[in-house]
Amino acid sequence: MAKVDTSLVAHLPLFSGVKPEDLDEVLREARSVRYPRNAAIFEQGADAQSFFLLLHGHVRAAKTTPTGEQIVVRYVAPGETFGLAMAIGAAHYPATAMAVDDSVVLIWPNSAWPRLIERFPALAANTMQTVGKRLQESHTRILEMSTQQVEQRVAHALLRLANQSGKKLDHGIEIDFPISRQDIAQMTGTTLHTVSRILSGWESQGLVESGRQRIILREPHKIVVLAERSPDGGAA
Amino acid sequence: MAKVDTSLVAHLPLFSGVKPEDLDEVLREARSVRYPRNAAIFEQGADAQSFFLLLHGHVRAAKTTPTGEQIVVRYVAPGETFGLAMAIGAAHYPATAMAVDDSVVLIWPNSAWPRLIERFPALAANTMQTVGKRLQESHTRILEMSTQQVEQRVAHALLRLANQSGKKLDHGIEIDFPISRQDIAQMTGTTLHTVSRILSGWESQGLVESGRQRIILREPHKIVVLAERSPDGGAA
DNA sequence: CGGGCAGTTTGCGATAGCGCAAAAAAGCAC
DNA sequence: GTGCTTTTTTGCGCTATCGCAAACTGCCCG
Repeated sequence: MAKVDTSLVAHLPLFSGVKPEDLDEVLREARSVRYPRNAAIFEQGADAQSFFLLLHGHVRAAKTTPTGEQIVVRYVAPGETFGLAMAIGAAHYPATAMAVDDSVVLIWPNSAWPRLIERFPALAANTMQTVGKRLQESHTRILEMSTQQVEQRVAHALLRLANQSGKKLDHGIEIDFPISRQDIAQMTGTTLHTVSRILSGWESQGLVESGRQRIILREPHKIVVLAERSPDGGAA
Repeated sequence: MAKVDTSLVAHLPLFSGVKPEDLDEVLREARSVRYPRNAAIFEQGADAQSFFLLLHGHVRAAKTTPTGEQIVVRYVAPGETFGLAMAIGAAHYPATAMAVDDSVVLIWPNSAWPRLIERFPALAANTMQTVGKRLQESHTRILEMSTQQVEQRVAHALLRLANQSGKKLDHGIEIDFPISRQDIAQMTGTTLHTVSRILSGWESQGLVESGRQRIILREPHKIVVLAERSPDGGAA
């Protein structure tokens, strides 16, 4: 088990309010594990035995229906926690987590949680905020799915990804991990065909440049306009 | 400010782990307020100054888009908390709460929260579980909106309402508060017209009996079948 | 270097559900 | 009871989006 440099994680929201000199005490209980691209970290329905903090890479959390359809719950960016089943009182993971890129993850056993939050109450408070924020994001997503058309939802999804995991380029923003049309469809509640058509359209207008599991927003500002325009509005 | 009988709330999930004899100390900080039907309790975007526990009645939490469209986030049943903006670190209420029935609500000032959770850590843990459960429900809702057709989503919504706030009848279950077609549309991401058509259809098959803001599930079991059947399946 | 596979594009017909409009019904106020 | 408001019902055309099928492309593997 490699030792993790406290200075690398001290600034994370999870540890805000924890004194840097105490951080080692928290990290000591975790182990660091590397997952290669496409490796499963945990499966939906499995006993929740650990909780996680992503250090490097990107992780996709997805939920599967009994009939096998999937939705992407979210993409986890470095510095974010995931698999918090223990904290929210779930005995099993409600989703599947998989590394979409080579990733490094800190893993705590659930058994460490009660002790940690007793010793560092800020951890509990920070986690509460995180979960609360995710709840609000979920509600926003439901609102969008209820009131917007597919093109707007795709625009929003890409903008969020760009915001969370965008790599700035000379001209545009590239989403910094492999993501397919299918993935975007599963984030927005549509089909990969429809996503492909939309991106093709945007590409021919120069708004994006994209290829196999790769998307660059060339005109983020114009995509913002797309995302916000009302169902009928605009294109005369 | 009327005194609240501790025995009435002692069994609520919120207070699990709090000793009954300590409960009075928690309740002392709250005031009890009655809201008549259709009264607003708080508005989306307003400064979050309090958090709430519903004692009697029913409350509708709804989110509004900039363009005025609404979705119902959830219906609050007696014994449930709502308006937890403080706990999740939000400065403003992310939704509007309104009494759909004459309701009685316990109200704590946000300023009491830090003290309460310090004194009774179980409150924080219970709230975390509650928020976590709501997050999971949100994800389930997103999954349904992504993968199911409207009729199935309406079936699921009604079954949940029946489960949460159903009054058992000789033959069937009645949803125990006024709810319109529009409300159901806003819970399922469709239009009141479509909901009306669906309920009309069900009514003619004897599955439900409904009227103005009133729905009785006459054949809950058959509605379960509807909710679960695959898009194509069944009706020959 | 030649498959072969996973991911993408595109055409085309089908349709679920929307949106508008108008009428019917159910409460409620006076 | 009468009139008014709110909610519900229903008809009808429209279209955004799906679903299937097929072709295309860039890549990884051997």
